[in-house]
Amino acid sequence: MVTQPFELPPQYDPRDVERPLYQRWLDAAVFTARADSPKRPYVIVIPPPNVTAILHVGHGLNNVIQDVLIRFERMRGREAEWLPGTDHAGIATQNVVERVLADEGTSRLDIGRDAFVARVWAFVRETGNAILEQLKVIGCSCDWSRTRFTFDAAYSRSVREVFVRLWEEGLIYRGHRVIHWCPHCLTSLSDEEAEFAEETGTLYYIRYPVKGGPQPFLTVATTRPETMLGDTAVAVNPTDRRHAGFIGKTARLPIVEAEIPIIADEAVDPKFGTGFVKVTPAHDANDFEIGVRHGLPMPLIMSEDGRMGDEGRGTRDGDRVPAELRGLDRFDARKKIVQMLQDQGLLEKAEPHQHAVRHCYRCDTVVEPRLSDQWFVKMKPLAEPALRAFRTGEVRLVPERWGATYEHWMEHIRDWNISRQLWWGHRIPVFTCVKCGEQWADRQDPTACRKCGGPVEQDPDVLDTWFSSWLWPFATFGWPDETPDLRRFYPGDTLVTAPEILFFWVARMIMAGFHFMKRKPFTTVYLHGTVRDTQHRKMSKSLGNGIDPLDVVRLFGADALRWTLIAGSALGADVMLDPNDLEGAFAPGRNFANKLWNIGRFVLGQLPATVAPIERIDRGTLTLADRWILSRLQATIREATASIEQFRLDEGAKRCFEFVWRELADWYVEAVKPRLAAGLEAGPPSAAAQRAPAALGGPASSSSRATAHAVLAYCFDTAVRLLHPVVPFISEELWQKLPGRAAGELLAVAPWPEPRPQLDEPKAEAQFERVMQVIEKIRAIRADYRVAPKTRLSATLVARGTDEPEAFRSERETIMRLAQLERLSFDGQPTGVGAHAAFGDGSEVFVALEGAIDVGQECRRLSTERERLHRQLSGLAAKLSNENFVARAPAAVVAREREKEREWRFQRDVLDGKLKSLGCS
RNA sequence: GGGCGAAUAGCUCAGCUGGUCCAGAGCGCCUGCCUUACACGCAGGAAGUCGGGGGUUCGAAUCCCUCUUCGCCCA
Repeated sequence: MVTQPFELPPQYDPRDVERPLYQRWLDAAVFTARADSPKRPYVIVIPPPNVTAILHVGHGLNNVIQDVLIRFERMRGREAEWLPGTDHAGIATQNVVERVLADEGTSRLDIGRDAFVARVWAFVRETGNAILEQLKVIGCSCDWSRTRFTFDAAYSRSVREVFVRLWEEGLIYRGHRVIHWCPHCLTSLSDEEAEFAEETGTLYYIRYPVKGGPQPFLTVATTRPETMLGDTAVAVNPTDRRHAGFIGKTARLPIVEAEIPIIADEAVDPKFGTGFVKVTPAHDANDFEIGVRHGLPMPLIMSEDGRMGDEGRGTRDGDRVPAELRGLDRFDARKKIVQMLQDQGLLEKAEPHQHAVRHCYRCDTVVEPRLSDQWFVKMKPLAEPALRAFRTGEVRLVPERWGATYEHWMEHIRDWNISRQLWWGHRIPVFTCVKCGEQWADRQDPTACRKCGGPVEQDPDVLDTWFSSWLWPFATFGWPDETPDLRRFYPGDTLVTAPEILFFWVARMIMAGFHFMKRKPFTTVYLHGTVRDTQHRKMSKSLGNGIDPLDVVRLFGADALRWTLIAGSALGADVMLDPNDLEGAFAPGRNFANKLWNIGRFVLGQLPATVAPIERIDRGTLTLADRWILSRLQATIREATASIEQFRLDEGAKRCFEFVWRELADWYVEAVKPRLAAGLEAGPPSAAAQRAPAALGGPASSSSRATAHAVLAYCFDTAVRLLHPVVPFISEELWQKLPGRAAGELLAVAPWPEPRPQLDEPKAEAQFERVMQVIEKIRAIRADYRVAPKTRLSATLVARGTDEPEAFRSERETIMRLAQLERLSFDGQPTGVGAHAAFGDGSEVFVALEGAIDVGQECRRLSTERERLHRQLSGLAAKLSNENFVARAPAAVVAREREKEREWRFQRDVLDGKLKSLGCS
C-alpha cells in the first residue's frame, strides 16, 4: 500500500472543473430519461422562462431547487425527467422586438404583420436559448433532449386543439365588457396581468349643475377626472336619504355640456366621496354594469393609446371631446380638465387619496379600463375539479398556508380574457364568413365558409401566453397524441415555482390537467421564496439591485452560488443577499466549497489505491472515534434524506455541513491522523501491537491503519453523495478521485446512501462526546490562563461515569494531542496547583499549571461555574417539587429532569470540593 | 377594506408535534495561532428582557387574544 501523492491546489478553483464535468454528464446522457425504462419516473417540468429572458438570481433559486430535487431522486433510482423549455411570452417578446425596430427607425406597423412575426422568429432563434445555456452553467440537470418552446409547431397544435375543444364545449364566448387595457402595449390584459400598486393619487370633488333639484348642483368625487367626458349618468344609492331628491332629475355635465340623468343604483357606495358617483360605462367596469342595468349610452372617449378624443384608433363618440382636449394624453388631459373646472368654479376641492391602481405587469403602464369585445373562457366548470383535488389532498401545496389563497381564488374565479391584441402569439383559430356571418373554431385553416362556401376571415387577435403555458405538463409530452412520453411522464410529481404565478399558471395548469387529461398534472407544488436585497426589496432591473448569477459563478463557482441559495432559504422563506457585497453574500458557499475541497485533498492524499469496503472491516478493529463517526454518519444519512423529502433543503444541506465540517474534519480527521501516519516510517508493526485490540489504543497497527482508511473512505464517499444534489460539481470532481472508481462511473447516477443500522452506536456516540468535552475543557482552561499554544501541560482525569474510564483510556492519545498535553494520568487525586473542570457525570479534569495559576482567578472561575449550576438546580428543584409537573408531565420528561438534577448535583458537589481545597471562600 | 405572513445576537436567518432549547447557525466582531488538508483556515471568546401587553398550561420563542411595526396577496 503506497500513499498516492495528490497534486491538488490548496484552494479550490471551480473554473477548471465545472465545464468539463458538465460535458461529461451530457456525453453520458445521464440527464436523459427513457420512456421505456422499468424505473418509476420522477418528473418535474420547468416553469418555462421567457424566451427573451436572461438568467437572474430568482431563476437561479428556482432552478437550483428543482435541480436538487431531481438529482436526489435520480440518485435514489427514479427515472428522473426534468423537462426544460421556454415560453414565447407574447407581450414581453413583442415589446423587445418593437424596441429593436424603433432603434432602426421603423415600427411593426410600418413593416406589417407577416414581416414582424418573421422578425420575432429570427430574434428568438438567435437569442432564445440564452437562458437555457445559462442553466447549464449553474449545473442544472435538465433533459435537454426534450426541450420545448410554447410556440413550436407541435406545441402550437396542442394549443389550437385545446381552444377548439373548449369552443365545442361551449366554454369560450365573446364578451362585450370593460376589460383592462394597456395603452402602451395596445392590448387587453387578464385580471391577473393587471397588477395593483398602492399609490397616493388625488380625489377631485367636481360640481355638476343640476336642473330642478333640491340644490343647484351636486358633487361627485373621482380620481380620474378625464373620464368625465364619457359620463352618461350620475348615480346614488337608492337608500341614501341625503340625495333622494335628486333621483330622476338631470345634471349638466361640465365641459361636454351634455344633460345626463341622475339615477339610483345599489352598486353605489354611499360612504365613498359624497355619495354621488359619476357613471362612465365605457371606462370603468362597475360603471359598465350600472350602464347595462339602466340602458345608458356608452361613449368611448379615449383612443387605444390613451389619448382623448377621436385621434387614433378605436374612439367612438369623439364629438364629446372639445377640440382643445383632443389628442391629449390622458394624464395631460387630466391636468387640463382640472384647470378648466377650476376656472369655471366647478372644482370644489382636491385631496390626497390612497388607492390601488392597476398597472400592466409587463410594462408597468397604468391600465385603462376600456369597453371592448374579447374572447373569454368560462372558468367555473374548470375550477371545480381543481378545487376538489386540493381539498381531498390529491394536489398538495407546500408550504400549506398557500392553500387558503388558492381556495379563495378558485371559489371566486372570474372568466378569463384570453384575447390579446398582439401579433406575436397563437392566432385565435376563430373564422367568420364574410358572406353569411357563420363563425366557428377550426383545427385547420379553412379556405371557405363551411356553410355557404363564402370567403372567411380569421380573428386578428392572438391568445394570452398563459393559454399555452397552462398545458405545459402534457403538451410538452406530445398531447393530444398518446405518445409513449405522455403515458410515461404524465402526471408529474413536483412543481417548483414562486407564489406570484400561483394563479397565472399553477392553478390553471391544475384545471387544464383535470379537464384535458382527466388527471392532476402533479402531486406537490413547492412554492419557494423570493430573493431580496438587504432592504428586503425584490431584486429588479429597474432598481438596479439585482445579482447576476453568472457573476457569482465567475467569482466563486456554481457550487458556491447553489450552496448559498439552498442553505440560505428555509421552506418557502425569502433569501436576503447583498448585491453590493457579493464576497460577503456568497462567503458561506465559497468557504464551504473550499473546506470540502481540502477535506478531499487530505483524504485523497491518505488513501491507498485499494481500500476495503466498510462492510468487510472487522468490527473489533474499530476505535471509539471510528464507531462515533460511523454512527454519526448513519444519523446524517437519515436526517438529510428526510429533510429533502420534506422540501427542507436548507436543513438537509446544513446537516451535511455539520457532518463534514464539524464532525468529520474538526474531530474525526484530527483524531485519526496518527493512525494514518503510523507505519510509514516505523516499519512493520510488531506482533504484540497487532494482537492488541486497536480499541484499547497502543501503537497503531497496520490493521488499525487499514481500518482508518476504510472508515475515512466510506465517510467521505457517503458525505459527497449526500452533498451532490446541492454542490454537484465539486462533489463529482472529488468522488471521481476516490479509490476504486470504475471507468465511466458518475456520481450523478451513483446510488443515494442507505443507512446501515449495524453501525448505529448511541453508546459510542455518548462516550466519544465525553472525550470531546474533555479536550474542549482543557483548551478553554489553556485559553483562560493564556498558556502559549506550544506549551504542553500535564493533566489528570478522574472518570466517574460508568462508561467513561474505558472511553478516556482508549482515546488517551487523542486527548493528549488535541489538548496539547505532555502527560495524562487517570490515577489518583489531582494534587498541586492547577485548574479544574467538572462534567455532568461527575468526572473531573485537573490541569497542572505551576507558576501560571492564580488562585484568585481559579476561585472566580470555579465560583462562576458553581453559581450557574446552582441557578439551574434551583430552577429544576422548583419544577420537580411541583406536584402538578410530576403528576401531569409525561413520565419520560420527568425522568429526564430527575437525571439532569442528579448529574448537576454531582457536578456541583465536585466543584464545591475544589473550591474548598483551594481555600476559596 | 379582507386574507396571509414576519418580528429571535451587530447583520441575514433556523428553531417543524409546547418539555435535550439554562435560546442555535452563517456572516461580522474580539483574543491567540501560518499545528505539513484548508488563513476561504484552526482554537478560544463576547454578544439575545425571543417586538410590547395579556391569557391558556405543571411548563410558552413555540398555542390563544390584543397592540405596534413591516412585508405579500386579494378587492
